[in-house]
Amino acid sequence: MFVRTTDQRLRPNTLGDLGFTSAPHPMVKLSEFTYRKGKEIFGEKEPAEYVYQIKRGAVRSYKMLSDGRRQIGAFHLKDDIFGLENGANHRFTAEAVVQTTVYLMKRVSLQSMADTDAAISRNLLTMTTANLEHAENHMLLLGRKTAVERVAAFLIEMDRRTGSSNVSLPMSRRDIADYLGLSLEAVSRAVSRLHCEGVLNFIGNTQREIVILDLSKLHSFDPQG
Amino acid sequence: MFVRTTDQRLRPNTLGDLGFTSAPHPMVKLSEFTYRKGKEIFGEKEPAEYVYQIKRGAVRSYKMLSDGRRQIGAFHLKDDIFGLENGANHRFTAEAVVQTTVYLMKRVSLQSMADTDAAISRNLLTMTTANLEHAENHMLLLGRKTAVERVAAFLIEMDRRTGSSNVSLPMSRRDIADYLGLSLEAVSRAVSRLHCEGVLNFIGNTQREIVILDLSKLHSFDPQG
DNA sequence: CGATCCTTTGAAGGACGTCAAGGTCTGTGG
DNA sequence: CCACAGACCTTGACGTCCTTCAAAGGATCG
Repeated sequence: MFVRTTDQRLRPNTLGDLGFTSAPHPMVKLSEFTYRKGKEIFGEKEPAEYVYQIKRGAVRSYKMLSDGRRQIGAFHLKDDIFGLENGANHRFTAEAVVQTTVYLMKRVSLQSMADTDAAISRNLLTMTTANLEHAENHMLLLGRKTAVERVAAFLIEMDRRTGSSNVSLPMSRRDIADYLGLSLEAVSRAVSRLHCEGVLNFIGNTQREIVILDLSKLHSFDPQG
Repeated sequence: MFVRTTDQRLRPNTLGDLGFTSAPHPMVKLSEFTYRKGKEIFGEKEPAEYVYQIKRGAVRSYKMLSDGRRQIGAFHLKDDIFGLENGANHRFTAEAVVQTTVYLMKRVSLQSMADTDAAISRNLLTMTTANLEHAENHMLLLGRKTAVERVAAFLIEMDRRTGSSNVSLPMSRRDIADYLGLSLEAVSRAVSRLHCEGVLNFIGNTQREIVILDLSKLHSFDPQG
């Protein structure tokens, strides 16, 4: 059973003005809030009151079946915007993977801004399209790729998004498994296999710090990545 | 090998004016074209020149890996709009499942209309969001549901979209399999199982015509459908 | 009415899931 | 500083669901 006994989430209570910039990610900093590791930021089907951008940390967005099976739709890293909805409610639950600080703005003010500024409106469409494209690629992964191919694709994605071959994974093997539609053991075995094949290495004494030794060889494990 | 030897696709060469209505699907009829069963309408990564709406027939949109594994991202039925892109190129290949007639409009004219009409712009965002929501639900299906659950969810979707418990499936078992991330045999077995359980029945002498006898029982096979 | 395609069903195999054990690291308190 | 608990990761053994391979029976169409 997955009954939530008490709602321990906190909401910020100060909000100022908000705007967009032409920076890589267009939301301007405003109010911010910090969530401890594992804390829920918003729940599926809850009213979408805020839009979030990550200042520091990482977030997982997921759906869950009634018996507890979980599918993580996306990980959100530094500077990523999440929680943006066109409809009234959130379609995912969002949780902090590690201690995470976010900027946030009210959804309604974003909406009213979009109503008066076509550039913002276009920006919303562009962001939604980016999310759609990610989901489309992920459907191919979930429907048709093997365990090793999925893990390879995941590492390539993390390498690309962090812009570094030294990938620091904030999420656990279980999170990765629920993102890739696998068991955590299958993820562990696939990582081990890639390690044995000389594609990657571990840094330090934890398994969360990975260095990709041979990106092209990693690509060879992911068909049409 | 999946090399396409010749490009036999045809393009319409007449285009008139185009607009939007407030009908369930907002594209107004204009130029139209008919594709024979199995013909490609556009290919992945091709320039997105047109946007399509189905007048009659059905279309599959898919991605394919280099070794031929295929993932169908969506089926498009009567009145559905597909091929709408924000970027320059198509992200899927689209093929006619059966003989299909589509209305079409030039992408650039739609773009210019959106630039001057905020309502159209909102409509584009709404359609993109609908596609995103479908993809998000499909990720959960592909990542975490069993074969019977996937097939049940598929039949529920078809029942909903056709608005009838008498579901006429234009697509083959292989198409369904590639939509659900299964083998065609697994689909066949799951349908047989649902038939034995009294959830559905076949009409006529083909297996493409299905009547759903007990929708609530069908729902019981799909957790959180 | 034969050729082809599609579907079903059975049998065997394999990839991944489940269960279990053991190891490492971290944090906490004695 | 060390003992201990807990969280997390790895690895092995085994089970199972789905895939693959194969065969046979329609259905469709020229």
